[in-house]
Amino acid sequence: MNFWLMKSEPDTFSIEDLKARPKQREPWDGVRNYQARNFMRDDMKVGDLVLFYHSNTKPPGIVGIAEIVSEPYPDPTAFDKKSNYYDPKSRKEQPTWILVDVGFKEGFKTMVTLEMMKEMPELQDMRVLQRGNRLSITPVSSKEFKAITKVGLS
DNA sequence: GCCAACGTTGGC
DNA sequence: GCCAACGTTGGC
Repeated sequence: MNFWLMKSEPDTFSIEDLKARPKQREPWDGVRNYQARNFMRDDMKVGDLVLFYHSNTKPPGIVGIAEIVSEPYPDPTAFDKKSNYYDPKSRKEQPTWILVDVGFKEGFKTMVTLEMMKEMPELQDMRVLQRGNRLSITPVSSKEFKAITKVGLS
């Protein structure tokens, strides 16, 4: 099993929004970065666990755990002219943008803020802590996942 | 609101 | 294929 960190701006889509969905699951649409797409398309498996990260908030940080609940499939918003994520270059016969569905798993009792993460020795190699990293989806090691959930769930 | 970092675009 | 210009992300 693999572990991931997925960022979302809570003004757009928060973990509370995910929890409030009827089936507590949601297509992770709108990713328009090739590296992030490749992670979803090539490396994610149903059952992988996800650290749900709120970005552009005060403070930013991880607020809970989600789960990959679908195989990869084409992102429908890329074909929707009315969507902010519309991409005229993506063809239905050969879709450029791929997503997976994400399901709610568990909210943290304690938010693990970016500031806290920077202080944790286990996390010093974590992608999201590296300078200038803007990728919205990054792999997480099981060691990192454990360290973060230990703090978040207590 | 600022701005560094990074990805993408497009002229040449 | 290079690279300047531009747009976006996201912490601060």
